[in-house]
Amino acid sequence: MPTAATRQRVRESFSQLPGHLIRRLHQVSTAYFTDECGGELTAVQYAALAAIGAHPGIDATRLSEIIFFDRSTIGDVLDRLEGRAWIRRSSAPGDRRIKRLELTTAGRTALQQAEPGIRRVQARLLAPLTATEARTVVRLLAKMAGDSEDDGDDA
Amino acid sequence: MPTAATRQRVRESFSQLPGHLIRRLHQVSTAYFTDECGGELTAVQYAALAAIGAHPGIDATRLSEIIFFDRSTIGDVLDRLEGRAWIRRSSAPGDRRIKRLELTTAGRTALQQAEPGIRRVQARLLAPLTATEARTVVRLLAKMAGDSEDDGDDA
DNA sequence: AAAGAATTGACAGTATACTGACTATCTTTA
DNA sequence: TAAAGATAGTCAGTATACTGTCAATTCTTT
Repeated sequence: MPTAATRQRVRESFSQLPGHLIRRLHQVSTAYFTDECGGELTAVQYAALAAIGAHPGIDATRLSEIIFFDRSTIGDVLDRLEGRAWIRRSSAPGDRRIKRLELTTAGRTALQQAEPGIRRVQARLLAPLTATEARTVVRLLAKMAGDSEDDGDDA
Repeated sequence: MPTAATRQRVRESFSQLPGHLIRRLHQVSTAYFTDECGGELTAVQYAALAAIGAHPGIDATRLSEIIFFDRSTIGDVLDRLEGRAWIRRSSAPGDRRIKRLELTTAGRTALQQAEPGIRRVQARLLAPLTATEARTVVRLLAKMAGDSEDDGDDA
């Protein structure tokens, strides 16, 4: 049975690994999301809703590129959103492969109702940090995620 | 169809959200892991192996607390590790509910062989940053994950 | 000792990911 | 125009998570 000391030793060694910290934070972030958005929708569903709202008529592949979803997972996510009547899928006139995505009125409402929760999630994630540290960590995470590089490739 | 400008606008708005950045980085981290450790084992399996190696005879519930696994998921992970003969599960003498976990020789070997890959994953994650930034982000992520608080509660 | 509470590991149900394959469809090229 | 290549969405298979539940077992309390 692990004593307090051994538990702390192991936790320290894991805490040094960025990969493990990221995995932990992803768990924490998801837990906050569930907490604040009351099981109404998941973080992934929110991201999809928001992106579809910002890009009415977008197709699934383009959507997956924008919010970094897996192309083979996004179908299930959209199924659930469609099941709740938050989005509509309609075929595109010019290309019969494509299904265009749009928010329904209910979807827009769900999105708006979720937004205060989203803000609380972000606030709770950053709560342990000072304002300066919060800005720093967001900047450094964005740098790690390669957003600075990607921004330039299509301007 | 999203133009370059709209794609950039959406990406920027998401990039500001720590929750989304963390999700992205978790994807990146996992991808690096698969890349560097050649599909031999997953990041979660590595964490379990390392923790069992550091705590021979630990039980599943204690293990899940140390490396922040879900108690209901860890059984599946251990099944796979046992299937590869990397760990052994044996019943504890004093308590028939508990199954004690240990590495096999093959498990120790797998762990050692994975370690260079693990180091490369961490290096790649931090590669976009300067040395100072890397130290900063690890410190701030640990702070966000609440490790500083947890360290004190059992010393 | 017996009743009640807690713990351990397991399992079902749901949601997210990634790989790789497949069909239908469009585009390009020879 | 026919063949080759690219693309959109889907599906199967595997792995991780979290909720909630359950049986077996152990501990606590009376």
